[in-house]
Amino acid sequence: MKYWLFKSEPSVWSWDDQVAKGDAGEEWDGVRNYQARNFMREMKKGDQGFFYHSQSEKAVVGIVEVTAESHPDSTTDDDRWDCVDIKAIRPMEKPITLDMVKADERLDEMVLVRNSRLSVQPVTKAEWQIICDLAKS
DNA sequence: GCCAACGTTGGC
DNA sequence: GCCAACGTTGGC
Repeated sequence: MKYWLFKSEPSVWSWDDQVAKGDAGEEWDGVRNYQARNFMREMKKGDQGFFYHSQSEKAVVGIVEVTAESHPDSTTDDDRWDCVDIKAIRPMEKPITLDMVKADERLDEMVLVRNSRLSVQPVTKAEWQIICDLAKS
């Protein structure tokens, strides 16, 4: 199983919106970036991901699970773009802010820090564990 | 609201 | 195939 990070502007699609969809989940559509799309194509059902709020909040707020592997993005006719479906699993015990990530030298290599503009990112198992631990401390 | 970083587009 | 121009993203 792999780990990922999904970034969204809360004013467009927030954690609360995702939770409201329940187990049915929702397409992670609208991605128009090849790198991000390629990561989504690698995702398998059951993979987990952090749900990150960009812009004003800048924090990991919840955990999601991939419920459907990549398929054509229904919001466009352009067949270059695929997306996966995800559902909310649980909120973080507390939000892990970008500041906290940057403050932890073990997370220096995170894509979130290295390439902040990428909207779908891989997360290593070690990074996943560190962030989950931070949320519980 | 600004600006740096980055990705994409299109002319050559 | 290169590169300048442009658009978008996201942190500050």
